[in-house]
Parts: sequence; structure tokens; C-alpha cells
Amino acid sequence: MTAYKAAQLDTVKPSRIARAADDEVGGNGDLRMGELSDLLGYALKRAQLKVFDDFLRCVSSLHLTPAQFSVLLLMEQNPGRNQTEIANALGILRPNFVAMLDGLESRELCMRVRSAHDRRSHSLVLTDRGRATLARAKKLVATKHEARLNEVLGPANRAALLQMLTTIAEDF
Amino acid sequence: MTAYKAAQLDTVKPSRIARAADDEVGGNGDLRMGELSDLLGYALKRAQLKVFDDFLRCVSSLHLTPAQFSVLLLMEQNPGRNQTEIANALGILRPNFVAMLDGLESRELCMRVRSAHDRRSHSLVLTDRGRATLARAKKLVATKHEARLNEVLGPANRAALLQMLTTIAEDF
DNA sequence: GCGAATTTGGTATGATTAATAACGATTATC
DNA sequence: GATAATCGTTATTAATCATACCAAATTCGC
Repeated sequence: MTAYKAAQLDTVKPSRIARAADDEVGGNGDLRMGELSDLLGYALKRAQLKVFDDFLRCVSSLHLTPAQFSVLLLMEQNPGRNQTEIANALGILRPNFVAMLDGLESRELCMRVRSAHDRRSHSLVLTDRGRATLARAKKLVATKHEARLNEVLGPANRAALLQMLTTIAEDF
Repeated sequence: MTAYKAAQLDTVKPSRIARAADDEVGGNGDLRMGELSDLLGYALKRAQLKVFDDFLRCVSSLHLTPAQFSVLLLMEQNPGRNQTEIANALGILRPNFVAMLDGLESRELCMRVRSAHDRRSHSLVLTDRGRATLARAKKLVATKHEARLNEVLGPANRAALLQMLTTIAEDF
């Protein structure tokens, strides 16, 4: 089946597949990881930590966290939206979004602008500096961070991985 | 290449692949997610949150978090190891592991036993109740949690996903 | 042997993230 | 025009993660 073929994609360290089922050591000392090696959630979390760590390294010169980067990206893609909309789109709770915006605004990367039609809400817009910083961040992410993932996984595997993760996030 | 073939595994909601490159809405209201949809780290985190959430649901009757489950698993696979060894294997810092063990021990799922050879260290062992709870947890995880992932992804995709995540966690 | 350095479990503490309740100002509803 | 809902915000708590440090026990160098 095409399905089984996927399981043996060989650009991804085939040696790992050959591990005996019950004496994996997962790189940690010499402890047996047992069925932990087959737990998707465990692998998911470890991978996520590594990827976030690499992201931070790659854009460290701009002092942007993954969360901040995603906020700036959404502002660029959706100029004029208010805090609730941006926060909701990212799964950030509105109260927690306030301090985050304070930080970005104090660095003059974005601005809260009182909306004319609804004077309760703040339209969020990038400043010129914000746009410039975002552009530089995008370049760093593409050429350093994602490029590295492409090396390790191969472009096709990376695409397949992204698709499966999106599927889990949306249809699970 | 076999690589490209992986990218079009079609058991995983092929409709998602067809999205236009620049007006994805990611399920959130109607905001444009932009290049966020192509950020592996973003997809990784969202998927991880969903999976952990489902894990919690599936084993809620046993009141076990993913972290607690992994600790019990490692105790079973490596009986008699001390706190430092178990914590290190899971990437838990020793100070933070203390309260965690306090919780498990107070529920009589495991015990700290003074080692005879080295009276500083505590050998960690599962109690009978701990073994029983772990067995039930394993069953719930396999038949509810991982089974659900198998449904959404298909078994082969699930295996490929697990392998790629492990690759990232280990060789990145 | 003996003193110095190391290791183990533990405490205290701080930073970060995540979640809930509530409030003033504004807008929408009826 | 009174009531309800929404927006940004504050306050607060819980959970997670990290660092520095301590006493007891062990190991190492000599």
C-alpha cells in the first residue's frame, strides 16, 4: 500500500527503524524507554521543544519569540484587526495578550490605534520598524531555521510532516 | 522520488493540500494565517497541545498526566533506578522532580527506597497499585488515544510521523 | 587514611506561560 | 432608555521551567 511505503521513507535515518522493540534507549544514558518510544505525544513534545529552541537561536539577533513572531505575522496579514481577533486566531487569551502587546509596542514594532467606528477596540498595525523586523525575521527563519529542518528531513518529508501536524491540529 | 510521494499521502485529508498559498484561514474566524501555515514549529505546537489534551481526556479516569504516565512507564522499564536517572531520561530537572514524586508516592503508585550501596540515592519502584494503574493507563492510551490518532492519520502515516518526530528530537 | 571535590535528594526562589474572574468604558439590543 | 454584550484591562492563581544553594553521603587524589 502507499501507506506502508510512507512508513519506510528512507531519507530519515533508517537506522532508527531497526531498533528492537523493547530495548530502545532513546539517547538517554542507558535507560529503557519502553513504550514511550511509541507514544506520539511524547515524540511530539520533544520535537516541539527542539524546534522552538532552534527558532529562538535563529532569530536571537532580533529578540523575537515564536509567539511574538506569529503575532507580527498576523498583524501584517490582517492589518487593522483588533486585539481580540488577533489573539483568538493564535489561541492566546485576551488577558495574556495585553502584556505581550505592551512589549511589542514599547519596542515600537506595532501600534494600538483607537478604532473610529468602535472606540472600545484597538486596531493593531505594524510600524515601519515592525515591518522591517518582521521581514528580517522571515528571512532568518526561512534560510536558517526551516532550511535546517529541510536538511534533516528532506523537503518532501517536511511537507508530509507539516500536513500531518496540521491534520492533527484541525481534525482531531 | 520516494520523497515527493510522501508529500502526497492521500489518506490525510487531501483537501487541505489544495489550499491557495496566501489565503489560508486555518480554521480561525476569517483571518489570514499567511506564512504561519508553513511554519513547522507552529504546526508542531498546535498538534502537541491537541494530542496532550486528548491524552488527558482518555486517561482522565486514572488522573494521570502525560508526564506522570511517562514516569511510571520508566519506573516499570527500569526498576530500582534513582531519581536523578529517571528525571534525566525524561528531561525533568531534579528539583522539579521532587514534587512530582511526592504526588505519585502519596497516591501510593510508587515508592522511594533507600539504596543499600549508596545511602544518598532513592531507588524508585512501582507499588502493586502503581503497576495496576499503569497497566490500565496503557490500555486506555492504546485503545482510545493512539487508536484515535491511527484513525485520523492511518497507521502508516502515524508510523512515518513518529519516525520524523523522533528524528527531529534526536538528530536536530 | 584523610581532606577535597563530587553526587544525591531536597528547599527556596524566580521567570514564563496559561487560565479565570471581574471592572470601566463603549456599543448593541429590545 | 434600560439591559445585555463586547473590548481592553487588571488582578490573581496555577502550572511549568530554571537556577542557586544546602546537608548528607560518596568518591577521588594523594
